[in-house]
Amino acid sequence: MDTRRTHGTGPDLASMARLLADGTRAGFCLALLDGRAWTATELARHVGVAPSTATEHLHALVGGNLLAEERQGRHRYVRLAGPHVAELIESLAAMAPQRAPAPRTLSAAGRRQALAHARTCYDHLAGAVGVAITDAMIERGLVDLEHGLRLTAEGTTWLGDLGITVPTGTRRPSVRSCLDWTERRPHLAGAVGAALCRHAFDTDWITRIGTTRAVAVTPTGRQALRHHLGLPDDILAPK
Amino acid sequence: MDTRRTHGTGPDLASMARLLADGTRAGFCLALLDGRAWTATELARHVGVAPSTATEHLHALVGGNLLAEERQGRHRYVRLAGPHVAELIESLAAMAPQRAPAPRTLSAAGRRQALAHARTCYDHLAGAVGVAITDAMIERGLVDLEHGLRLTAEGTTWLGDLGITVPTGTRRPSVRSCLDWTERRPHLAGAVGAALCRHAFDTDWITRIGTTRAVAVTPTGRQALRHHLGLPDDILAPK
DNA sequence: CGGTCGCTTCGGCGGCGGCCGAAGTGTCGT
DNA sequence: ACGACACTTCGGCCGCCGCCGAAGCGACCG
Repeated sequence: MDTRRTHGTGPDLASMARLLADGTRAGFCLALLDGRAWTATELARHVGVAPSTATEHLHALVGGNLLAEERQGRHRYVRLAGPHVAELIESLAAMAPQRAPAPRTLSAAGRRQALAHARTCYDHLAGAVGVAITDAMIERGLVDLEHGLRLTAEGTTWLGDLGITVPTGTRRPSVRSCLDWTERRPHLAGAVGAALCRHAFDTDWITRIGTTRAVAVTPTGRQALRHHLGLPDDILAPK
Repeated sequence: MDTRRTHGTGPDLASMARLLADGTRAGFCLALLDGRAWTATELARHVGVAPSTATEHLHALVGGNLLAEERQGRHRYVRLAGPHVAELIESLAAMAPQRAPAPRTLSAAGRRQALAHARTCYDHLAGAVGVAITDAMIERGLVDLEHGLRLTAEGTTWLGDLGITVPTGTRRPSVRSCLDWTERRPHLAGAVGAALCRHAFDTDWITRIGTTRAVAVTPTGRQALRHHLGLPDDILAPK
């Protein structure tokens, strides 16, 4: 190997970046941003490569500790190795140029619109709805961004009223700002963002649209979000 | 271009990652992490490529908005395009494997040791000293990490006593955690981290060692850090 | 006003790496 | 036990991209 040029010391930045520098591997990671585990062939079909090609890419990604794998019978499930990977991909995506939209078909345009409206971003909510929730929480003093985003005392009790206890003492920051790549505005992530999203699924405020990252706000959810955060219905309606 | 495979929508993650996926470009970025502006030939010499090669790489990095350039006479100065780029590179470096240390020469080993001890990381302090300062600030209640890292009221007045006013209302988080790649532990970054580092240079607590990222704590600095943060001398001594 | 220096452009070379298809291994159903 | 299926390995092809040296351009210096 050419060790002459890669002089001396420091982290091997390039080898890590190279893992994301391929369209196919990047497509895998973007898909896995939904926080769920995918099988190898699902990913292969999703980006349109042969299964053998997918295997090689997954080897690289798992070997680089970007993905975690779990074998079940004849299936190989992979998911992002952790929140830190999701955050890395998000910050990379936030400063990447948007790709040519080119939604040729009607269904593709609709799919894109559904994603822009409300979707999961790893383990929390994003899209217009995610941003609106965050804005409302700031406006009501549940979080503030005076010195970086943080949860206020009011926010803690507000979450408690919903039955969400704030995890404390963990290494993961309880609240973190995540830059949305459709809205280009920050929204609530971190442990609290994840807990809130989980709660929204559990209490049927939102449901997944098919098997995609897109979610829909249910009538129950509309009422709850109006009641708890004063969100107007027109933001929550899917069109 | 092959637009068949790069289906549809979303950010072009791969094109952004590709900018950092080359050893030479990564070397440029790691060098620029010192926060200063370098000329094209300085960078070329630093990583050991021909000037013409450096030109091409710089074109790519500037075009991708990772670097900002400034022309002065026959010189082309480049620097990181902003804190967000530094943060991206840091988070990438934090999860990248350490490269084979292989410090063949004595001077290389010494250089590495100096970097591990105290250095600038874009615009704030890192290394053992940077981590120690952060730890002491946490211990003294100047910052807390209850719900993410944040500055306390005591911290604000402490900074005020040093003559540092906390920038407020800016988009940049005033305090942020940055993961050190030698210590593998978080240390103080963000606007406050930058202001503190600047203050340390201005009041001669620290000085640069030659033209590298490494810094040395002066006798003045040792006394000040003992007085203000209770840091013991043995942490601050360079060996 | 010539010489030097920093940077740029261009052509050509070489290697790395992503792609596939064919063949092999293990697991699950029937 | 047998086929179907998910995944893996291997060989070979091809295109991209990073590298350099030669030559050109503009800025600075005597």
